[in-house]
Amino acid sequence: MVMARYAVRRLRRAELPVASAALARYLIGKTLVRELPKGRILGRIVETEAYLPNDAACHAFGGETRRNRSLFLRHGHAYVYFIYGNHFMLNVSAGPPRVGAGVLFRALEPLEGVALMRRGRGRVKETDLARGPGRLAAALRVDRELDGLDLCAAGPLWLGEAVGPVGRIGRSVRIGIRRDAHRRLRFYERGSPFVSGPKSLRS
DNA sequence: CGGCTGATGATCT
DNA sequence: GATCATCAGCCGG
Repeated sequence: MVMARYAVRRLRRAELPVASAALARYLIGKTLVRELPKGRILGRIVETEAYLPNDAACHAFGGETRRNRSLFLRHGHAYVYFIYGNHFMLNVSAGPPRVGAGVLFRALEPLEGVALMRRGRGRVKETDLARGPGRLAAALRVDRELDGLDLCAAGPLWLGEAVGPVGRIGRSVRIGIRRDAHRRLRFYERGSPFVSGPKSLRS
């Protein structure tokens, strides 16, 4: 089977909302493109979470450290960290320079390079390939080497325009956090089978 | 489906 | 030593 190759234009930084909640919502339906020696992976963003300045759940809360410094870059840069001894999380920085905020990529709808996304992983349903932030990073082969990368520039990972129509966007509390857990800063495409979380947070 | 649990390591106190 | 923006595997209904 011949996989269609999408002609996707890279998003310019000036197109991205600066504030993290607005950015998180804006990114639903947009695309992430991963360029690897073996080929290209392209996925449609279906779930994000915003982390704000003065948000106790944000890694930047409490100031800049070696780990979180990418969150303080101008909006549009990758922030990658390792957690639970197993998983990388991919974020994009939000806010102006020196303000620590970001958006977590939680789920993708695989559009291109599906075989590449599967490599080195067991039997995984296509709907589960990038469903959840850990699986998303695994599917895109994201690790700390990409931390600090400009996602608005040509390179190994960048943000692309939307492919096809965007469904209705839902909003909910964030998943898996304890601090400031009541804030409704998670955004997702309603009804998509590629969205993570309990069923009650997918409709 | 939902609920539970162990794995596993970087970071910070 | 505790915490952690998770996941796969297992169990019961």
